[in-house]
Amino acid sequence: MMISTKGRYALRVMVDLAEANKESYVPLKEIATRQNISQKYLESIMTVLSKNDMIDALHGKGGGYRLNREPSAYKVGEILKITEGTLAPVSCLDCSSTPCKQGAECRTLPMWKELNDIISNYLDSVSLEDLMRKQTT
Amino acid sequence: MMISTKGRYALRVMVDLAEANKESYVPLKEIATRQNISQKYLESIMTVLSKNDMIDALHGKGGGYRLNREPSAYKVGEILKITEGTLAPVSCLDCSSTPCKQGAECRTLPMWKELNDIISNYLDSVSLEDLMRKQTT
DNA sequence: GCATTAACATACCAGAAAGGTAGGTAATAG
DNA sequence: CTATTACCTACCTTTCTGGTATGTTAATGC
Repeated sequence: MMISTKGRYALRVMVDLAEANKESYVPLKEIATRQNISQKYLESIMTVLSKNDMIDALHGKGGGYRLNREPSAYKVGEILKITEGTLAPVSCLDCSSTPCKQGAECRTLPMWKELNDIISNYLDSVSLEDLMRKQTT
Repeated sequence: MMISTKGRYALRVMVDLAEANKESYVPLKEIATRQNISQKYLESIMTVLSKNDMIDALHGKGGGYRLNREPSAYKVGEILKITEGTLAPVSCLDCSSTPCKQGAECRTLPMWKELNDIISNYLDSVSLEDLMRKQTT
């Protein structure tokens, strides 16, 4: 399991915001009930998104969150990388962890790298706008 | 992080066995020291591989493990699925977990399915034989 | 048939991560 | 000043990871 609820919820929320009126701020409460996510848990996710400048936040009455770009300008990979920390399928490829000392003669590393590229390329090719249309029926 | 040490070790061990003499049994001890993996931990991995008929095991002196097919007949995806349980990038796609009730109108599910297919297709396209050649240098 | 080698079985365990919950503080509108 | 809403800090429970420990069973060499 590569993607936890954090990343999945973040994506759903971003689509939710993309489908809302672009100008107005949407309070967290609304998003939480609509998406059926615990309010308190969602808070921590929104903070991360806001701090990484993915969304605008406004305090107080009439406040809430809104996108600060066009939906087409958000790539799924970007959102997931921010909320998940990394998208690497194995820790060997996670830049933040200590590199494997046997990396040079590892028989499997090249394959992991290729897998990593395939995943990244796909996720960076899908935008929020694409998700708005897509739907199983 | 989708793939844990269990799956990664399993792969490395399978390549190790593929590079050994096809006919003779290789004792766990040898593999463990060569691959720099804790003997006791490796035991649990080998048992899983053996139970799923990926390798032959032989008790007693002169015993150990060996492949029971040609290296080209092992797909990386197969080995990882057995040791990891699932390769699904999100729990929504894990057959063993309870399906999401909002699946039908989920905006992100189609994308997860596509990602899952991409990953599976790639991992099933790589064989142990391919890994024997591949190496960074 | 007995010691040695090696796989198999079972139980446990510490640390980290996942997935939250609780309570309080700061900013904004009316 | 009050209601609303985002933000901050701390904690908590359950599950997963990555093992360790202690045996038991099977095959072999002598």
